[in-house]
Amino acid sequence: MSDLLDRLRGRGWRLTSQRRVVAEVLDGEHVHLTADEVHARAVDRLPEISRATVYNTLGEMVTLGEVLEVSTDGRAKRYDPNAHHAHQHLICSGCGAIRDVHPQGDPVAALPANERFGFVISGAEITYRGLCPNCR
Amino acid sequence: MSDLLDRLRGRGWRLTSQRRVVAEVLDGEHVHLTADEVHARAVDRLPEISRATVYNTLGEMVTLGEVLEVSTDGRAKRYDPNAHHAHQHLICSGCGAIRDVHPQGDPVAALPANERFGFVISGAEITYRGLCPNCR
DNA sequence: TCCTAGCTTGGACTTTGTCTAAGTCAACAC
DNA sequence: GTGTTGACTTAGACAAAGTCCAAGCTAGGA
Repeated sequence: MSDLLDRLRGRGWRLTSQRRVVAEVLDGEHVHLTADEVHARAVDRLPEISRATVYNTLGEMVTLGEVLEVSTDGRAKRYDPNAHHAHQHLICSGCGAIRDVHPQGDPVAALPANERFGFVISGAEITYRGLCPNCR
Repeated sequence: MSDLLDRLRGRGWRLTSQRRVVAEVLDGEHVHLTADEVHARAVDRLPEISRATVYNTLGEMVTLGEVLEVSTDGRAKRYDPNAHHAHQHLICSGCGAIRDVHPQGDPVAALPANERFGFVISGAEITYRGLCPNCR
């Protein structure tokens, strides 16, 4: 995760212990934590860290494009550190497990000109839903 | 919208004035109102209708498959009465306007077997993002 | 070592949604 | 038309997720 911290520092961030801890918590593959989960894990490492700081830090990482915000169910947003590799999400309707997936083709290309209503399209997010092996 | 009311009645619903008003508010094309917006418009027609009833009625319509729930931004859910025609959504990053769109091809088919992690896929939702003609 | 802009904190506040107990009423039977 | 009953509605309390603010703290440059 030091590359994330290095990138943040390169962008002029002050490298505080709070930000370091949030970045560490978000390290890994198939990580999709809610802000509250990030806070809970951050508290394990730095007991005095506040909720507001976790929200601020996550928001800043999203603004910088280092972390993706994923809204899967209209409840809490989830934060995905895998921002530098294009991917979509597959969610289990039973237990809520989330996997990163890589469909073939470009979804934007599948939208015909006469279905664009004059919009300039910037991207597309796909959420696949199904049942995972444990929930079947 | 009387067909929606007829379908609901056919499912054993008691046809109250509150439910009638919620169904009327949801009538139309490219309708994607939040629960609060539905409530505000329902109050115009039936001043004493409560928030709880609007939430209950929308939830029941979703359960029956007559209305779709759309989570576009992690904030309030939106309710889409166009449940009987498969479609996806195109959202303006500037003003939040939402259009129903119909991309070509089947997104589920674009997900290779080795990217399914043993899940049984039931469907896919695509959210296109861009800027509408007014926001460009 | 000092300074200061930027960061963090706790708590109040907002938004969105759920729950409950008590009262109301649509639809059926007669 | 009237009575009955269980489904429906209501107001308000509550909960979850997130934002905002004033006051204090501190990383990193001078």
